[in-house]
Amino acid sequence: MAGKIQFYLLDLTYKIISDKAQICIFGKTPENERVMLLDPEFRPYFYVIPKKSTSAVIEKLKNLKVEKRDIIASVTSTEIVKKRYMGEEVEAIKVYANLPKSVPALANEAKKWDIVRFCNEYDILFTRKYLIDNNLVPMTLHEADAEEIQQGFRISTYNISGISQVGGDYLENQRILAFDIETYHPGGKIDSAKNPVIMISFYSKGFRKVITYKKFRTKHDYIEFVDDEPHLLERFKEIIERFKPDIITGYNSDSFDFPYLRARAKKYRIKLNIGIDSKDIKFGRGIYPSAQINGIVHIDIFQFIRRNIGQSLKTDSYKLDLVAQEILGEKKIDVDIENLAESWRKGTGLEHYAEYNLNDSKLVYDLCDRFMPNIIEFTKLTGITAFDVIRMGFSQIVEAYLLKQAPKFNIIAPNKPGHDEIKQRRMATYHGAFVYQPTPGLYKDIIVFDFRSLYPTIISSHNIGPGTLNCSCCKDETEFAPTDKGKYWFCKKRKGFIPTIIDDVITRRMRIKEIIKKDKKNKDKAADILLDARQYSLKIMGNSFYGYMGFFGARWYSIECARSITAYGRYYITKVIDQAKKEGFNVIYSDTDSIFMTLDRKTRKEVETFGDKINTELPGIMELELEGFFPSGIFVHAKVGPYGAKKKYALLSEDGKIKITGFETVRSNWSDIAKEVQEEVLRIILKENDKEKAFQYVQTVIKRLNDRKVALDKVMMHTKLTKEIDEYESIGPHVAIAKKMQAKGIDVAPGMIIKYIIGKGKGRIRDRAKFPSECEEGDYDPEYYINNQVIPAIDKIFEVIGYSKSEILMAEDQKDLKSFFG
DNA sequence: TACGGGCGGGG
DNA sequence: GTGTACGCCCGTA
Repeated sequence: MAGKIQFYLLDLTYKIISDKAQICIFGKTPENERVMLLDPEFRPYFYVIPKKSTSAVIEKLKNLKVEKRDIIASVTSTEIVKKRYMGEEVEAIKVYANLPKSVPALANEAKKWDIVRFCNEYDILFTRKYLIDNNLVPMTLHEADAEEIQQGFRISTYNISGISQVGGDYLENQRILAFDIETYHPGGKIDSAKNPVIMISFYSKGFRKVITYKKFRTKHDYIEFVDDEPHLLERFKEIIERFKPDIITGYNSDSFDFPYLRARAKKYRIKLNIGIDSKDIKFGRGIYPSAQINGIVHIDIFQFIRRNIGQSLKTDSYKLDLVAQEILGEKKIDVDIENLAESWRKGTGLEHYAEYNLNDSKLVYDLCDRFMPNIIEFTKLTGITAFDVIRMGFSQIVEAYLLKQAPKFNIIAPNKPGHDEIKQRRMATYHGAFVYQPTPGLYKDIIVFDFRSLYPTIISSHNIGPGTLNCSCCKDETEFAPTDKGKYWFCKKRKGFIPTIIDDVITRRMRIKEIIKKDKKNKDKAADILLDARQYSLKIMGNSFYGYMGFFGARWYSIECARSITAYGRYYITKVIDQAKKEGFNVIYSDTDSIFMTLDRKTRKEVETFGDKINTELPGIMELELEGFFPSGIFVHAKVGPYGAKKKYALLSEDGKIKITGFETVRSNWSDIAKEVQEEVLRIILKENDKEKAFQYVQTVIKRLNDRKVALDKVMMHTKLTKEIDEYESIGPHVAIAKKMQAKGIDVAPGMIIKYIIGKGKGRIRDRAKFPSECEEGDYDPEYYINNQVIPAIDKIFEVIGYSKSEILMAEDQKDLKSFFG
């Protein structure tokens, strides 16, 4: 039956059917039917820009054949096109290839020819090209001519042609299914080869379920018992198949839940074929693993939060507990996960773990639900799938957006840099942001101002981009960017590609913010959330262009542009600082786009008036914003690097929270004593405003360490083994301990956390690492814990309130002397 | 100083 | 899958 079909485009891939690539779209109709759509018309291609003779290049291309593994790459046809490339008009050849895989093979060959100037767009994925060229937007409604076919898949399949987006309707009320697994992990060992999955929970709107296979009495009707682990896995599949989610979500499910389930399923020869086309889960390899399911969008919400939301969060750890607390105001259920293995063995207390397991899924569901508008906005902006967009960093998101926009400007995209190019780019440095060094110390009543979107507004108003840089038509212009290195100017006659794009991003965001302001009266909450997500996505996008142009991996890389942007930034911020000083404000610190001043005898009203005055003087859309008031803060000397100084300060906000910026975070593999001291020192200094007390506190800790009165628990180090002992080339302290354990006949394996204590003695740390059970209380090296743990955690703080590292250490000696003589 | 290794999230 | 990749810090050699 031929006719039109409408569907929301969730995801896509391609299949090779009778030696031809066919785009395969997974969609959902407005009637909630899941469908698969095959588009055989789209052909793989790339561009060749000839040096002189186009026809000569075409002749040579026609005969080009390259053998690559199992295929023979060949050119099927060519087409001459007029395009723009890096601000220049060019005549290019659009080269069509027999298969997607052929494209890089052919391009790499043609690149070597003398008569060829450039080869481009051979490294943009086939499916992504399809989305770009057809102007499609995942998660939104599309229409195509369709004919149903029998393909043997378990869902309705159609051959389609003439696909196009229909309006901006996006998939609302998505069926989101959150899940979470619990595993057996004796001794804290995560080992998917040995230890079973023991519980799986699901959560969605109106749906709760925990499956496990050790029976216990329970009041909860959502708990379901199966016979054993294989049945647990089968039930896991069954629930997903029955629920028919559009989106499946987990927390770190790319790296933990799905890989773990895969390992367990493999053991029992169970296929995890939960794709709507009955295909197995696809596991992406590499530094960031991923799990992809055909037709179900897998959102690892941890990935999205870490990459795209992280910057705006106060927490610097992305543990589910902390993230949920900050975003949802909810905590995880308090259980000791270390005891789960024992509970499981004994079969006691499992109901509580089931509640915990379900609650984790609920938190994950709520997080996914909360960020769905943002995710959808990012997909709409970039036109890439939700699966991809949540796994991308900012620069990749910017690039995706530029790649989508480029054809509309008839632009051929620059290539990704190769290894040598990256090496060179990494070496290039440039002068970063302006930093007004604070006088180290404690301050009261701090006011913080910052420029809203400083760099984007600079890019827009000065027309900065690789395509407008040092154009020949404006050679005689006198306005140069205020850089201290190189002479750069930007075209005054023609608006560039990147400035046009960023202008669009900024004005769209301003329009949305205006609507939000007006809507405040209507109190349409749902609409507000969407609008807010939209403006946030645009903000993130806009702010990322500068970093993108300075990023070594960028296609539209331009260090000259990055240099010019920071130069203008320095120019504007110093202007504001001068103005503030003129008005009698005490400026204590400034970095990039923010200015810190103290209130002193001024009133808050005067502060606001100052902000307003500056804003009337700023050009165009540039704006200075009052970030807030802070009762106290401590500032640390900042080291100036190529990208500007790092912010290093801790502020006490009006609601009593301490916000730490830029201090070396005390990491989880540090001892508790170091963490404890850092927190306490900041608390005393900021809340009690008592430097001496903080100093004395550290003295007490050092003394307690020296007197060996600190509990072993607090000096315990823990490091995870990540591979087999024999595979280690260099022997760190944890490896040394693991070797000793092995010698004692204790089973050690990757994933195990090795606990050790640094004992007294000379020589390498690793030779002094001790097995905790060998140690009695006080059996540790005070020197190591003072010098390598406590001092590094707090020396930066004390440095700025007037105590040097040696003073902290000396004082203890003197006291000893005093007590000795006294 | 260069380089190998661990961490992050998950249990 | 038009693949092969993060950024930072610590300790050892």
